[in-house]
Amino acid sequence: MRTARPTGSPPADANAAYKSPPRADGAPPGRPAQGRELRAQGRRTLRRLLDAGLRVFARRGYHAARVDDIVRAARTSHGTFYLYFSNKEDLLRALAVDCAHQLTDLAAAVGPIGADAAGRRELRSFLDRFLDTYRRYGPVIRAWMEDQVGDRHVDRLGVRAFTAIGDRLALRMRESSATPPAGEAAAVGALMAMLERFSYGVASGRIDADEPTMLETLTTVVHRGFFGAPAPSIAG
Amino acid sequence: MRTARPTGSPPADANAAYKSPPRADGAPPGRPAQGRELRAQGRRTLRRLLDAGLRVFARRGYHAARVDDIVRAARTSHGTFYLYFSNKEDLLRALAVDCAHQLTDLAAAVGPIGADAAGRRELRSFLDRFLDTYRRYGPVIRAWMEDQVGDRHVDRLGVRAFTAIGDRLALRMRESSATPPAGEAAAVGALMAMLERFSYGVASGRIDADEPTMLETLTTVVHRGFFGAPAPSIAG
Amino acid sequence: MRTARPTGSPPADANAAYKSPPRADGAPPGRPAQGRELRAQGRRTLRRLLDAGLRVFARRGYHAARVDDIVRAARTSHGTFYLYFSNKEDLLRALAVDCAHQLTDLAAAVGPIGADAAGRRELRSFLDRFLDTYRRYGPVIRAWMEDQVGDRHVDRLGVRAFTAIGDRLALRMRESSATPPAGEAAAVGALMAMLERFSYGVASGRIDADEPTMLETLTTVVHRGFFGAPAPSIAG
Amino acid sequence: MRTARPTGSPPADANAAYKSPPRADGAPPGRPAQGRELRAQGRRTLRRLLDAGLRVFARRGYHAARVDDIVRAARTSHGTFYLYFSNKEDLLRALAVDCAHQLTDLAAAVGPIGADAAGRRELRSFLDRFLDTYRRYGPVIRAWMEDQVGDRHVDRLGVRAFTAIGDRLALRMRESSATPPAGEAAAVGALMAMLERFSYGVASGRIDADEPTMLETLTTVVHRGFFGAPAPSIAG
DNA sequence: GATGAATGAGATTTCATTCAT
DNA sequence: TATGAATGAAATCTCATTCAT
Repeated sequence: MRTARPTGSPPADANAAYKSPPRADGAPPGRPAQGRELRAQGRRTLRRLLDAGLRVFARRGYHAARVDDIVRAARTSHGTFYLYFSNKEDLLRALAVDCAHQLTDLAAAVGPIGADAAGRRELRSFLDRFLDTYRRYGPVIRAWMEDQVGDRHVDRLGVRAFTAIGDRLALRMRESSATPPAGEAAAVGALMAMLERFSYGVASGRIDADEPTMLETLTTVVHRGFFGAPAPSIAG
Repeated sequence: MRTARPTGSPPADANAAYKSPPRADGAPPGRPAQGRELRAQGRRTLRRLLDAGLRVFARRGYHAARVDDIVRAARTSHGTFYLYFSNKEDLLRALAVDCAHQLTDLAAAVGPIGADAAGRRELRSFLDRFLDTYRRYGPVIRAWMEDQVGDRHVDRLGVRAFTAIGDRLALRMRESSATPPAGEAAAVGALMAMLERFSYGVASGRIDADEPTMLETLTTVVHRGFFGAPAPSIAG
Repeated sequence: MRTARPTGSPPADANAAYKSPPRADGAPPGRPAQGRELRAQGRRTLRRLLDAGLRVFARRGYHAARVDDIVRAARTSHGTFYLYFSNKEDLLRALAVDCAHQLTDLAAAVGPIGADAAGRRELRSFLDRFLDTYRRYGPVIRAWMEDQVGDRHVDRLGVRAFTAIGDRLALRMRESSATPPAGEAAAVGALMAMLERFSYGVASGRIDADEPTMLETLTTVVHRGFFGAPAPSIAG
Repeated sequence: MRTARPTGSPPADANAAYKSPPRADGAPPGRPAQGRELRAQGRRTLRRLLDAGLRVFARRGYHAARVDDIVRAARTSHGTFYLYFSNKEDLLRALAVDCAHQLTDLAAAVGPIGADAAGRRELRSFLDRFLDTYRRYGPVIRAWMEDQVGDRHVDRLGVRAFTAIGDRLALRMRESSATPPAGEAAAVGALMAMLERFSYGVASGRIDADEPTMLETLTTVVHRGFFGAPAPSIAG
């Protein structure tokens, strides 16, 4: 159940937090891999390449990853790569589409997050799933967040996915009445920033704590910071 | 009179005749600003290059930045660049040293952050200064956080600087008793993650909100999430 | 209920949050012919490059030779060169391996060189073969002798090959009892010096005499100087 | 006392052994340093540069030596270097002139070298002085012998100096009647080759033996090989 | 479908030489 | 005289992409 919003600032602006940075270019899109009907072998190769891409992007970052690395990781050849993708960015695009789906689904599934224990559970579940998604698609999300994407189309996918999540969280925050509406965009920005980079820290091994503790802590902090959960008793 | 020697194994130093000559190479090519005492003109050029580096890194990101871009931005020549730095990484190192200083100083200046209004002021002041530092040294901090740094030395500078801040904030959090000690590492990680990425969002224009609102919101969120500031009354 | 902790020294792993991520880089760029299984075409190109290298090194000398020259001589592209060798030195290394083999074989084949006519024949045959080897691998031998090699591994190959020949000749000299043992190292040094530089002179066209005369003369001089062959009768 | 030459082959060809290799270029000569009258300070700087050149050329070889190395070794600046020499080759030229003088003087001083003890003494004395000259001017001689000189003028200086010595030694060999006239050019070539490279070996530390032994051995070998000194008695 | 080989545009780096003070 | 600073031509090296089999 959603309570009426006290003030009237337009929620349409909430996603301003995830807009792409001012850019000025325009890369041409790719060519192959589109209309091709793949047989079993082809599908296997495609999968190998996608997985390899994810692994190599994770290790080196999208920009620094060389097609050669990917091809080697997939145990195939340069020629084959360009049979499936028109270029490196095209591979990123394919991964980005998957990732965007996941994130959009995730967004849609976020239920109300009240200041109480039930809200906490909902939040925790969301964070857990976000972390899982990051563990797989981290490199793509990083590419979006670190602004490594040249292609407009790919970039837009990211903006849209993050807007979906951001809008949803904004809605939940609004319901919890914890943040003044004026700061909504900033709050959403801060929350998404923490989510993304914290996940990166965890996925990359920079932040190492045992999984449950880490998740508990994150949940607590977010719950208190953004959703009005009460601070520990002063005696605490 | 010489007696004939049996044709046995060759004397150990017969081959002394063909040993490689003793090398005495000296410094390998690439001798940057270190030993050189700079005069006014040199200092000016050095500064131009450092500033240009910061600007170009900010615009393109460290990895994608070309020495050529930097040189053009500094209105000097390729040759000149290599007179002051042995390569792009060396320039980053120079900037990193400065940045590390700033951050370390910043860390030292963080006073106690209680859950009350005084604590909030202290926190806000810290965040404000952090944002300022980020506005200048963002590219360096990004390079650290996005793990774009190959050089061990530079990397370590970053780790140290962030450890300094993180430790200090951990101390302040402990004083405020808001987070359970078990989750301290994770909490610090989350806080730093948010700080860095939020600052990036602001500095890059991804997050746009007017400065005061943005700062207020960030302060509120952090104060509540990490330092035990009370949630707004349910009446909101 | 949590008791307040005194604000003491920070726990040892608070900074665990900021450690650099574990790197797993793999092979640095520059992966030449080693691991690659070459097919017919590849082997042909490799051969073309090796031959071109030998030719260009011969013409210009190792140090002054440009990769560009070699590539042009092999009628291929820059990129292709670096597909087979990681740099000029790597090409030299490949040639050096071949050359070292030749020289070692040559060394092993040197039979006893007495002061008599049979010894002279043996010596002449050795010199002839050495000259032949020099005609092909001269540039490599020069690079060794003129100390143009930076790479330790390549250098060692040369030292070893020359030691092999030097030791063998030392043995033959000892058998002939023509030189006092104390001077053996110096004698071997002198002989190798003459061999190498004379061959260079011949191969480069600096010394021009018809082949048989030249070989006869060299044989005579070495036979008398190092292996006890009698001087011409005073009537000469 | 010189005996009449038995056969009639033209001595004019003897120097064919030291001709420059077939070349096809034409470098422009230098500019400054010619007409300048130097005061005490200038003379000192000039000397420092010449000495530094010799040292650096010795360490790195002429080709690989950078003006920067020389300038640093001379504790002066780039600007100053070009005040005294029009370019690197010009410095080599200056050194070459000195060296050529030394060698020409040395050549003129070579007395008759018979097969007897007196001849041996003369030979030894010559070799000793040659080695001394090499110790100082080795880099220049190397540059000549290793064909590193681009400038025609400098090259010619070397050819002339070596021809002087070669011709003189040819004359002494002819007197000793040890080598058949047909092989004279080759013999001279071989002798000069050995001299030069052996000296390089000694000066560079490749050949290390104590000075007297080394000199004795070299003398013996040359005396026997080129000047008809008798081999050791067969009983030897 | 798949592959090894080849390419060349573009980035980095070096260094002899010139310039301004 | 002397110098630090600057330059740019030339060399090295990388890597996404295309080609031929």
